[in-house]
Amino acid sequence: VRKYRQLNKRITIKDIAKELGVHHSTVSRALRDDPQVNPDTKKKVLETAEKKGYQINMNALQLRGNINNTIALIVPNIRHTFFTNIIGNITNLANVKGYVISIFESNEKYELEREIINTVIKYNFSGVIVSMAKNSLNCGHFKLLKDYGIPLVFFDRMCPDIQSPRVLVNNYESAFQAIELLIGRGYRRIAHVTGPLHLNVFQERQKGYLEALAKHSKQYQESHIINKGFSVDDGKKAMQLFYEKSEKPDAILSSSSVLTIGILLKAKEKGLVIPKDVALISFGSEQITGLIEPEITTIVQPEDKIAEASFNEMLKLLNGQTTNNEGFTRRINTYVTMGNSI
Amino acid sequence: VRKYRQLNKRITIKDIAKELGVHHSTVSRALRDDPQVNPDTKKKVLETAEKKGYQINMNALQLRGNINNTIALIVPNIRHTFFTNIIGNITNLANVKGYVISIFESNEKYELEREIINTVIKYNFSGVIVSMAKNSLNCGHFKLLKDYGIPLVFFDRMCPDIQSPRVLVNNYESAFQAIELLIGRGYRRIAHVTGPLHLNVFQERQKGYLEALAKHSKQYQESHIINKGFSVDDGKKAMQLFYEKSEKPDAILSSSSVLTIGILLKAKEKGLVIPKDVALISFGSEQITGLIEPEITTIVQPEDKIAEASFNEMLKLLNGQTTNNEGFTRRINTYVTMGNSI
DNA sequence: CTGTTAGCGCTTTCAG
DNA sequence: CTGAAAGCGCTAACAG
Repeated sequence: VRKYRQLNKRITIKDIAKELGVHHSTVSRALRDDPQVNPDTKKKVLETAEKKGYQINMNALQLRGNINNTIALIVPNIRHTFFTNIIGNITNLANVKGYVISIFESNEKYELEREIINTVIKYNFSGVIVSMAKNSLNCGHFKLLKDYGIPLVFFDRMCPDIQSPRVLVNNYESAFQAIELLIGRGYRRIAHVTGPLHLNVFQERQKGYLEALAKHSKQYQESHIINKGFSVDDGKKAMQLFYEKSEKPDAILSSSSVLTIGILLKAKEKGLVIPKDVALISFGSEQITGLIEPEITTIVQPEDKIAEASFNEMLKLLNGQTTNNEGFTRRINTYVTMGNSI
Repeated sequence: VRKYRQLNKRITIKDIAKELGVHHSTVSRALRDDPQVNPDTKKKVLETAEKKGYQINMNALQLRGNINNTIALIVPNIRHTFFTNIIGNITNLANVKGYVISIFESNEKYELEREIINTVIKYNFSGVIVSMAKNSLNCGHFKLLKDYGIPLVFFDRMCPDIQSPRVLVNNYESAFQAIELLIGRGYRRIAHVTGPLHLNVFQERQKGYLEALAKHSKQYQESHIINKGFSVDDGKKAMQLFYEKSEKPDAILSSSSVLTIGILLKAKEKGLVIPKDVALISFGSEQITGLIEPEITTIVQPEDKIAEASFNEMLKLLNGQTTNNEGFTRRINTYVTMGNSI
């Protein structure tokens, strides 16, 4: 473990105490506006603190057992628009309430996620908001968090065997309704491009897809389930595969906005016109309308609401209004922005 | 100051010591792989620590004066693609090297930025990477950081009176060359939409714009300088204003990608065809080519390189390879991606 | 109203 | 090789 570079000495309550000829406990009291302190003393202490640029040392506080205001936010992929927006929204909410957010990226890896959890414990973070890594089939590291009594909230992707608040979108209904929307518009051969089914988001969407097809007695059923990452290239490949089959889809539901980009690029490459040759509806974020061609009909996951709900659940845990042992789920509704892609 | 919710007791070296019947200082040594410790003892300690899920308490370490691995990253606006990408890149680099990044948003406000600096000091962050808020004309809070000996690196937007490493793009040359590019293509009335000139980025770009015009003896010179935020609406307004003048521009340089969106939307609203009616070149990020219509010719600020350079400068400061008193500037070169907007 | 004391968890002398 | 003791900055209980 390295030592400090030579820091200019930190100003402590003892420095202030010495300057004023009082005891440092008096300074401590004055700074915390203890009513017992003589107003004159208090005034002098505050002035001196201000003059010297005193800042309390949170490490000392924390060591004594006072809680801090730091929350760890763990996301699988920091570049993904969805997570970027979540980060932005949560950071804002937190900063306003005086909380400090640290961002960690698991890179979809179990090992990294476990390491991050260890770091979180080492640094005494007050709480953890997490969207689980794709490769985290084992959830033991989250149990460790609970051993240390650190509040935990899942959003979007959750671990089914951990009892903690979960903020999820209504994946099943959203997919179901999207398929019905396509069927209503006359599409008959609807395909689904999606991620691995061990993740709740994709499982629920796939279920919605299948059950909507079943309800309307549709025979055609073609899911391309991507297990290893969800890259633009994976979207391209899925599209390629669909078009190598004898029966080609006339509409596609994409469960990831990154995959959608691949689908669009491959469609362009193949000279397919959307929605004439193939329709497309995609899970994703609100777009800047009017600039992207074609405008994609999007099942919007409202990141602001997800962020707010997640942060609020965390606040409740931190304030002891709920306990960490409640495994309830809050569902955030999606909405559809109509483009010209279906 | 609130107290802990009832935490499950944290495992400490004393717990391990008690279980093994040794002194906690021995445990401490064993955990740090001190060669003086008896291999048997060491083995037992490590096993017990593992079994109990021991994690070191960084607060205790920090209180003793050991440095931690936390870096604060302060950005003016977390939703801006540029900053989002910087955040992503720096977080990645940091996580790999075992550093923890906390994100703060100043919301372009001086007061908030000052508050953040105070928080950074309170929490003993090891370093600060910052892009300055628009409203921070006063730089006293950054001086406070130096009083506390906390390493500071500026990127993109810097405070001229603070001597710290700065990572900036070659704004002047980029703007200059963009204008020459437009002139080379035959454009004669080139306008500039930009932000407040007290920020180095916009000042340098405006200088490049003006000097390129002067070099080629162009009379037309129309800058719309936006002082209060750089919203989509501001971009629209700028466009509106240009088109209310008698002499309308035939090309525009936009110094912000957000403004560019406004410009595009207003152009669409007015039925202006790009680049036939007006050409457009914009500072911004790498786009997903092939999907946005028209594809904007973009002066790309390579966020990955900026992030890497900033983080590396921070590492150097943390490792004492440079001192915080060197106010040198590292310039990162932009490059142009050709679209069909000029 | 203020000072004294102890202790949070850890490392680091200094003694054995 | 290991234990004892001190101390990082702060607060809280206790004693004046």
